[in-house]
Amino acid sequence: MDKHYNFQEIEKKWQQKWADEKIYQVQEQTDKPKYYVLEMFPYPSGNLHMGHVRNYSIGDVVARFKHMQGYNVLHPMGWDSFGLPAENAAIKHGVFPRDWTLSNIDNMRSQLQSLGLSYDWNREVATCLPEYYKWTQWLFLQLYKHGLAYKKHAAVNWCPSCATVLANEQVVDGHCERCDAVVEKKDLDQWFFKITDYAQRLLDDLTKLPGWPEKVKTMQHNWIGRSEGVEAIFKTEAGEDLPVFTTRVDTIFGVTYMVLAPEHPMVTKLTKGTEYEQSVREFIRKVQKLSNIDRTSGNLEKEGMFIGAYAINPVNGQKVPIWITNYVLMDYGTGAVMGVPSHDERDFDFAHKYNLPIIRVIAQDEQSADEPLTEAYTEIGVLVNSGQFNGLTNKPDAINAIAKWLEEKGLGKKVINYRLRDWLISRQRYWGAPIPMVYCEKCGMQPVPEEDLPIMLPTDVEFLPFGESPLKTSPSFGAATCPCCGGPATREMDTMDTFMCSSWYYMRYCDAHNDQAPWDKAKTDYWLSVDQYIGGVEHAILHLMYSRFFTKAMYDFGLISVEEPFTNLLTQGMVLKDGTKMSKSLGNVVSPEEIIDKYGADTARLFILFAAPPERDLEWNDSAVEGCYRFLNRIWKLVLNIYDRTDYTDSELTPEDCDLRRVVHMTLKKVTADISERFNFNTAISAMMELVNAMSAYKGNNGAMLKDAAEKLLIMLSPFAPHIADELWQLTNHSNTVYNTPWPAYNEAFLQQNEVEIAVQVNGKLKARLTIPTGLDKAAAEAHVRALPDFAKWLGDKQAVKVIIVPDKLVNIVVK
RNA sequence: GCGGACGUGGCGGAAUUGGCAGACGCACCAGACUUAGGAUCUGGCGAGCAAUCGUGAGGGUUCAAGUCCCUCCGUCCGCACCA
Repeated sequence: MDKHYNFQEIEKKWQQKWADEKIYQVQEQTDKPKYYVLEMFPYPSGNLHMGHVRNYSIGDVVARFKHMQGYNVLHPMGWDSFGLPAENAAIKHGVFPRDWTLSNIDNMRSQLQSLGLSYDWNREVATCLPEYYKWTQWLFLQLYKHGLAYKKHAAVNWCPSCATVLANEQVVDGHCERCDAVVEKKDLDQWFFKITDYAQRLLDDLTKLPGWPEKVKTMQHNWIGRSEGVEAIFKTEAGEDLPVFTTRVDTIFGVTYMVLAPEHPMVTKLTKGTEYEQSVREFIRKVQKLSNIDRTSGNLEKEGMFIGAYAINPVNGQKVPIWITNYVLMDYGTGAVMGVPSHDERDFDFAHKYNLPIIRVIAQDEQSADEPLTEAYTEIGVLVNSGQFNGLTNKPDAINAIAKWLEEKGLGKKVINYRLRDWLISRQRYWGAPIPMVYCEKCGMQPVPEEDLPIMLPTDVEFLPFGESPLKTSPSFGAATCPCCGGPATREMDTMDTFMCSSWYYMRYCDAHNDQAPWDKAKTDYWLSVDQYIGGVEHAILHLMYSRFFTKAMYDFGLISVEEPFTNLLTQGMVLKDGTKMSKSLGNVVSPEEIIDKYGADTARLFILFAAPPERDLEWNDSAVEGCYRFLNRIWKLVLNIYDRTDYTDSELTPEDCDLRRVVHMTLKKVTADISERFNFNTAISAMMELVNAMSAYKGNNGAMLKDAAEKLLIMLSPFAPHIADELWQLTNHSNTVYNTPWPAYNEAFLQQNEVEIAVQVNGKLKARLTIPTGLDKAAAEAHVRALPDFAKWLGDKQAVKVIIVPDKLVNIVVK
């Protein structure tokens, strides 16, 4: 027998065996509770990084543990495999996106397999394959049929250097994420999903997610940005409606000007043919130029100009000048804002700069109505200079009263605004799922019939660095037949945002090879929701919000039976080196392959789980990795020695035997709790280290006791380091794999000790430690302490006025 | 500016319900074994000669505070003219 811990051989052997015996494949089973563990699937960049290793190691511990606890565990893996990098590789190196992507997948799959993860590879999906994107397109059609997908003209982010459209999330502070060029706006016809229809439900249902981190829920809450207010209809002098949205309708008598977003359609209308036309046009051009970076940055100097027109205030008929500014956004509210300098800080600054009048309409009391303001008054107060509403408390009385009055007169209404915008899903790219729509000259826009799916990506395309979708270079793709009249039609040339593909993959895993439907409802009914989802916090809003929206829409269509996709969410921290994120440019990247080659997957997994709790950032440390390697080597030798020894004399249990047994069961208790209740794998591992220390230090001679300890150690170790656990399991005369061994329960009776060490304190300061029999009552414990030789010394000339006793923990003498 | 998280030895971290601060590991030191040690094993390891002092700083509550309350400082993250 080779007694050396040859991890390379062992890991290869067991990975092969697990795959051959298909031990990780699962079916629906009614006699067991199900448990769905999912880690966010990766983009197949070609190489695994430490962040992946961390993500998947965490998931694997949970999956293996739950399986051993008797759950029917679904633990799948796949590839988020559409996306821009494949297209860039095509432009740069002339490789076809599909070939590039599939070879990356092959490479990353074998890297993942070298980690020994318990995936059911039979359910593997790749979003870029027609078997998958057929159903992405089918789901698009369902959304379209239910009125949740629509097309409109919109301004999108355009990177002139990459010559392509960028998703919002690829724009960082107004710059292109990849090349750092300043992103421009470009007007294009775009497809949107009406996620705003679900704004309220997405917000409300956050309260139904106690298993999500508060941080993520707060971020989504802010992103949705619910705001209750009033839409008040101002009018132009010509009598046209000019509605504004305000949360402060109580200040409407203080309006001294109105501001429009430069893009507001009324601006050109109101200035056409006037002396202002030219200068307004220049102002708009200037604002739009810096709109991307500065307009949303917060430090922007407020600028504006009068456009020569006036608006009529609905509450008092007053005529106020209309301005345009760089700080009003077209896509929030109505793109028009009432200016109340007396009670809004921004308006106050603006009015100051341009000498606009300031009228106070809220004051601490009615007597101070005309006190001059040196800054905007934003506190609670009573209304003044507000006609019939004078004297009302502004919030909520005046707001309600004025809203009601406006509503009765048909001059406004209460509305709820959301910051959340509809989800722009079209991309002028090749490597995505084609949007299944055609355009007929006679019948207009038509959805592709479901039986014609998938609309396949053509291969006769050219990848040129010009920005137009490569799909447009395909001679075969564009021509289609109108499903309505049978006449000639052209295809939609845009593809879908890859976030669409990742919004439903967790449903597809339930029935990955179904070619009749995206999934069989009976199967999603069995598996969904995902019980534990694990991934990076960078998806806190985008992917996680889109998936929630998708789940709700699918629920409404009757396709699934759950309204939330992920019951519990764990957001793992980053893997750092030298205090910063690993990156090629900093040269501080540690490659998983390198570590696996040098120490093995078990060591890599163990280190990454031991170095920090999962939610926190983790600092990579080469010598701490060696420490984990040493730990596995110690176990290797310890366990084999236990089984090699022949000099055992199994007799009555000695106190030493009981001590060891106690440590075993304490460890079992702690490891079980740390995995299932807290996901604190670091403390679970340190508990196992303590057990190994105790086993090494054990001087007794009870073979049964030691073998039981070794057995339980291997079981507990197996979710963390499955290869070495299985190898030792086999070498110690066990059949099968630890994976199919039930997780043992600890025995409460074995945790009992005869004696405990308690703390002896005087006024809360530790004076001594004392060993006494367990379970002593308070009086007896106190007697032990009073009998201590130093007791009189601690008291000095003072009196013991009180004794606090925490049984089996401490005795605290309060002296005065 | 607003919101959130965090701050503990030389380092990563532990202390789960207010009850012995520093578990476990790394690094370091000493010893054993050894031709050798960057292997392995054993022991030590917050500061201080000590009494004592020690969880970012200051205050408070309590018999008792890393943990609860108040004020402040620092680091990180998210949002940032949202009317």
